[in-house]
Amino acid sequence: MDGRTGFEQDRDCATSGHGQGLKLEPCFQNDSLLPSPNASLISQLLSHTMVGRNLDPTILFPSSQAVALPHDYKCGAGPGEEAQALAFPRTRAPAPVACARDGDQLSNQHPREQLCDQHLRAKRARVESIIQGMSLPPTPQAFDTNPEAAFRHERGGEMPQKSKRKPRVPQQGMGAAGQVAPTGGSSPAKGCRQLKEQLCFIEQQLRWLQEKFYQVCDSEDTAQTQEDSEKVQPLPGKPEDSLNKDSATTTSNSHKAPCRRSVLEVCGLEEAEDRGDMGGLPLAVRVLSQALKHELAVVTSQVVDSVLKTVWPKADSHIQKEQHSLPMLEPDARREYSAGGKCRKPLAKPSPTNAPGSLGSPQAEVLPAASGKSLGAYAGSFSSKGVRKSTRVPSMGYSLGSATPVQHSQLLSQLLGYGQHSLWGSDSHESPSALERGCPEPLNLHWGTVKLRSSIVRQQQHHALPLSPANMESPALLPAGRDGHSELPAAKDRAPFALTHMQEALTPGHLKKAKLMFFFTRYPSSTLLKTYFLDVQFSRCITSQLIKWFSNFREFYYIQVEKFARQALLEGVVDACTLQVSRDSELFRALNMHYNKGNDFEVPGRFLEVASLTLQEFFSAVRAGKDADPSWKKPIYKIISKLDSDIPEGFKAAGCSQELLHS
DNA sequence: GTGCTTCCTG
DNA sequence: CAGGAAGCAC
Repeated sequence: MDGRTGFEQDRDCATSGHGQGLKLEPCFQNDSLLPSPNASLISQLLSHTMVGRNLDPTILFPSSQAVALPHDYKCGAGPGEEAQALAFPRTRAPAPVACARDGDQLSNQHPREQLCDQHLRAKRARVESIIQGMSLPPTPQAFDTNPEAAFRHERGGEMPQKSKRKPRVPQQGMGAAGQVAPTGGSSPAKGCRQLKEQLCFIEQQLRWLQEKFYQVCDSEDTAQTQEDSEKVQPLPGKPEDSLNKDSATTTSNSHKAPCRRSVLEVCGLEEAEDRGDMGGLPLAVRVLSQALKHELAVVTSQVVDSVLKTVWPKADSHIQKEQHSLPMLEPDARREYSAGGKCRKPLAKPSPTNAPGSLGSPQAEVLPAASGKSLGAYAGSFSSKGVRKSTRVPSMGYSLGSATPVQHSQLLSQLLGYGQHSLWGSDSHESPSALERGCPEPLNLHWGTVKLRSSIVRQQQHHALPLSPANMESPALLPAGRDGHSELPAAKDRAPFALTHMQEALTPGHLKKAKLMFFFTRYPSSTLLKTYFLDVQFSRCITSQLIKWFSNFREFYYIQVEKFARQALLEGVVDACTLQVSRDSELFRALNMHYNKGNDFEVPGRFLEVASLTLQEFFSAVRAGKDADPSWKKPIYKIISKLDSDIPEGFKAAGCSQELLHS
């Protein structure tokens, strides 16, 4: 796993109670040194087998965890106690018993058989605990036992800190949670990698179980000798030491190699048993081994399924189809998605796989965007911000809750086709005028494919004449947007462009208008925006989107200016004042291409001045080495924020957005 | 708490 | 360009 994922997960876990911190999933407050509860279960099981055995519990743990223990580790009190508490938190309580140097007293106080029976019962209980733990769904912490994750977490300071923000308080708890958590960025490849890692981890656990099981067997055989001699085994620093080196001195070493091999195959206890290796074990142990084998096999299968389900929803849906189980999405979930979509502007481009022609399965038709972003992401996002409105029907056809699946498909086909041929895509090579001259073939093809739309739609399509951007932008394009009343199309007939009524969603025209406004103002207030987008029904969502647009504009702007400032520095420019942005300069062309793609708007000279000043400020700051400061841009931002100028009144005109698309 | 902003990511 | 996280100011 890359470090970034872990870091991001850590960050998620470390909110300072602000905003989304409330929705945090389990964020263990115990520190990063602690293995997960699952690891503790294993440790409990394994450490319990050590009662009275005088064996070092460290051998029960993968090397990376055992590293946390000092080499002079001593059971109970002593310098190693702290390390022990950290490495084996869940065994802290039983540790005094398990590690007691005078544990032999137990053997002395009780008959051997009774002690053995207690051990077996305890082991059974622990194995059940393991199985329960492994049966849990692959929640983040469920696989946090990954030794590498634990170790990586210990080295939190080495995590790449790409963030330029203030150093955060070291995050703790989640560890490698991101390895399994169904993050939005999950891809099949990533999911497969996670699955592979988890299988490796399971295999490792099996290996450990096997090792310890046979160690117990060996101990059973040799317990008498060990107890008689009362010799303390040397405490190895690593489990491998105890297993590979120390075992060479034990009496049972000769049996281990074949047994391990068999266990790695299928928990190999049965095979070992058949060979008589376990002949000396009590019946309970054999029963335990059988139960363990069975449960581990089942759990492994469950884990595979659950992981696939988590990281590969499509695969899961196929599995579920095959199994005739419940549909992937509950109706409520669908409504959630639909309502959430309200706040999404109709500019979003569909992923290629969501093209109308590729909508194969019913699920895909109903939820075309689900493949791009998980449903959970939508639901969580919108519900957490409280902007979800289930009753209001948005204008741009995103309210699909009341439509039939066929209607969903039709409306989405419209939206998808609309988005695909949006003029404002960054990779679009078509100028508005090119679109205006005639109907681009793709558009015609698209509209031709949408044949099953309602009569309302057909009527509107009929009146939506040249498929010009203005028509595309008009709410008339998406008739079902309102509430499907029959008088609506008639109204549209009279006023095809519907300039007079408020739109509930931002359109490409609004986006272009905002971009042009950026030439005048870089930091518009929400109040100002409301006065210049009079044809928009403002809501918190709309406002946020507009503000976000300008934030994105600024981001691009500053990145470009900084790039050219650094370039000028490299080119040997000495005097910052010589840096002037003209209409011929590369910087201007880059900016103009972004905000005024069709070059159909004359950029105000004031913007050139602002850009020049910005360039000079960046140049001076970089030259002075201020960019070493994480917040070195803030002073520049402050300067530029004061250079906003008035926006021409023409931008307030109703229909301005539409007209801009014609220009 | 909310709004606005930057930073980061996809 | 959108979404989210986080910081900051009110």
